[in-house]
Amino acid sequence: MSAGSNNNTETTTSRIDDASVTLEDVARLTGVSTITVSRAINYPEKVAAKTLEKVSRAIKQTGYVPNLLAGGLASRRSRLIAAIVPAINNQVYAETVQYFSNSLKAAGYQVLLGESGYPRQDEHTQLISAILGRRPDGLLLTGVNHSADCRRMLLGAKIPLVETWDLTPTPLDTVVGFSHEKTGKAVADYIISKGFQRVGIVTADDRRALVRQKALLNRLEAHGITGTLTSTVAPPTNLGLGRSGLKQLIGQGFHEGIVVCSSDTLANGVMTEARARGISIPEQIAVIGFGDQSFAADLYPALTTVRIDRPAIGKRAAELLLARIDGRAVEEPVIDVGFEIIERATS
Amino acid sequence: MSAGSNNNTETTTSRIDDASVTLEDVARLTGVSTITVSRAINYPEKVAAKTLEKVSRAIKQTGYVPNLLAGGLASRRSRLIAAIVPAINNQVYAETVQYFSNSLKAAGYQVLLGESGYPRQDEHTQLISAILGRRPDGLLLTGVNHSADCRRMLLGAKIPLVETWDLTPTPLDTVVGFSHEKTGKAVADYIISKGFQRVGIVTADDRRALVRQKALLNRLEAHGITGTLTSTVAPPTNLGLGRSGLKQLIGQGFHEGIVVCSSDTLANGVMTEARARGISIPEQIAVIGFGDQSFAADLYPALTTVRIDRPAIGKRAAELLLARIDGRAVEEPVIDVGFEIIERATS
DNA sequence: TTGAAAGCGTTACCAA
DNA sequence: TTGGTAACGCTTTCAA
Repeated sequence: MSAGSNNNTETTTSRIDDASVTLEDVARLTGVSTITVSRAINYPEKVAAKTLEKVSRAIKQTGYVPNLLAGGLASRRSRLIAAIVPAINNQVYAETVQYFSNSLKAAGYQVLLGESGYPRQDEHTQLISAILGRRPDGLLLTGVNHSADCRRMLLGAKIPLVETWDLTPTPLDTVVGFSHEKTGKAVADYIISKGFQRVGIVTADDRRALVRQKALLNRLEAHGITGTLTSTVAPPTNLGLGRSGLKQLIGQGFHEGIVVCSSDTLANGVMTEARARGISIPEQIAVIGFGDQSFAADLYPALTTVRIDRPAIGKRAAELLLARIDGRAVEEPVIDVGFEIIERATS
Repeated sequence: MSAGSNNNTETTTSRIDDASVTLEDVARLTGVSTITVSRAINYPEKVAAKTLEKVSRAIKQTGYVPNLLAGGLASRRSRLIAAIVPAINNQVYAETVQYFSNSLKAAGYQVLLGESGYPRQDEHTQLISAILGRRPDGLLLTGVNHSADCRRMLLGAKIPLVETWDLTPTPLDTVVGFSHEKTGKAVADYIISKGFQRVGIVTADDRRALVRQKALLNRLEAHGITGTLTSTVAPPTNLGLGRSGLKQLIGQGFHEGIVVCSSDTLANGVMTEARARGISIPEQIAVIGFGDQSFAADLYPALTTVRIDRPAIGKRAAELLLARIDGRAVEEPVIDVGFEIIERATS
């Protein structure tokens, strides 16, 4: 191995500074039983002050680190909560996880992160299996669309579940998110109210993004706005894809109006391309993004966007899970955090 | 609980679709011993084809998911590798973790992520303790500076360690990174070679960033370039901090030359502010970033930067750990992945 | 307030 | 190729 040799000589004497210090070692050193040490750690209020102090000293002296594998096995509580997101790399999900993680840390839980990528199905059964093997006490999912196999596995685990970033009347367990269809319609209404006649779309080929764009198109057409051009790009999105998206729209004849993007990243790419071409924003081409990513406004003050309350999603998902784990009643298993169109100088 | 009731009725009959399917259930259903099922899963080549098939069927039928907590406890191998980074949110670390994680997935390991934030010491003992409690088979650290307490704990765990994003001749175990001092000097040489006379610095108040800027300043002064102005901002950095950084430099009298930034994010902020003020880039003010973040070049083609090979850091860190875990000899425990100055139209 | 004994679900070790 | 038995390090349950 590394970092020191690992020879377990069979000395039963104090193994100070040894890697495999156990509860028993601490107990022996303290002169109490193992269960007392366990209590001192997990329920200090149930142990006499004097004992507690002696135990603490022994723990410090030996450098004891409780084995959570053993603890989890014995108690059937791993104190681990898993989160499956499409990409850690994606600012938007990273932030949700961060709030989620912080809310759980306070309650003594660690988060095990799983990356699903952007596959056809929203998760891989293999990933779910690997995660469930760790026996998490709860699980956060991104999206509400799961294959039959995945549903079966998730339900079979019999642990609290929370689906996020979308909404459904029939969640696996609980859900906290918003309606993608509603955001699509709201963006359409915004466009109509501003009097735009020509609309372009640059969207990621992502299930939820496509739902938004479809709702947008339907409503636009219902209001007589037709001929909307669309450029679809493969996730994960980046600025370059936004630039090429606008290029493509322009190639198709788009030269004025408003461009709707499925993420602020794409929107920034579109604006960068527009600027490079000397197109004035928002006068000639206005742009509306999605997500309200932190960097977006600093870069292009003229970017209107759909704000999603990521802290709320993370925090409320954590709350739901914790309530379920503690066996507390959950008043409402379906939480709509809504959204908000943030208008910035689209004149 | 949720997602189905959890009443363990004491029927010893097949518990198909029950949450707590164990190796024993599968064994009973197959008509073999538990250890045979265990082998079928972990060492399929050591089991007769017929047995294997029967076991597979039983596993499928019961929806058995191996309990990795129990497995880890018994085998003393958790198949978990931990990574401690300052912030998941930071593109640069997220990417490193992604490559690290993918390299390990192939070997059957999962990554447990820990966020240290940007504290005085590079990690918290509490975080390390929580992580070591899961008994990871290896651990990735960001940076090489650890408090005495942290060093003690890390070494005490007696597991393979890899420090990253920096270099030291005396690693805790292994290290893969680059010299921040050298990058500082290299940037100074670049500036000198380009003939810049006035230099501004916008840097995060981060240990490694400060090492770079100090090396930069020393070399600049050694070459007669003095009066360098510095604006220091608190991490995590964002575009807004970059903008205010340039504002501050300008307030101090900086109006032409080159601005050195401790991250591409800051650099983009500086360039955005410059553009907003009608300052031409790179003619009036050139900018040099750090990290070579993917979005940087798309946004401002004129941004010169220091490229850090994040895939290499992630992959090689994974390789080192896997070698150590397997007991393979590691030819060189100190890996310098170097860096490269990417010049983009700084004329 | 403390302790003894019996697991938790798996794998290591040694036999057959 | 398969199995019995004894851990792994902790917590639960019941008793004192």
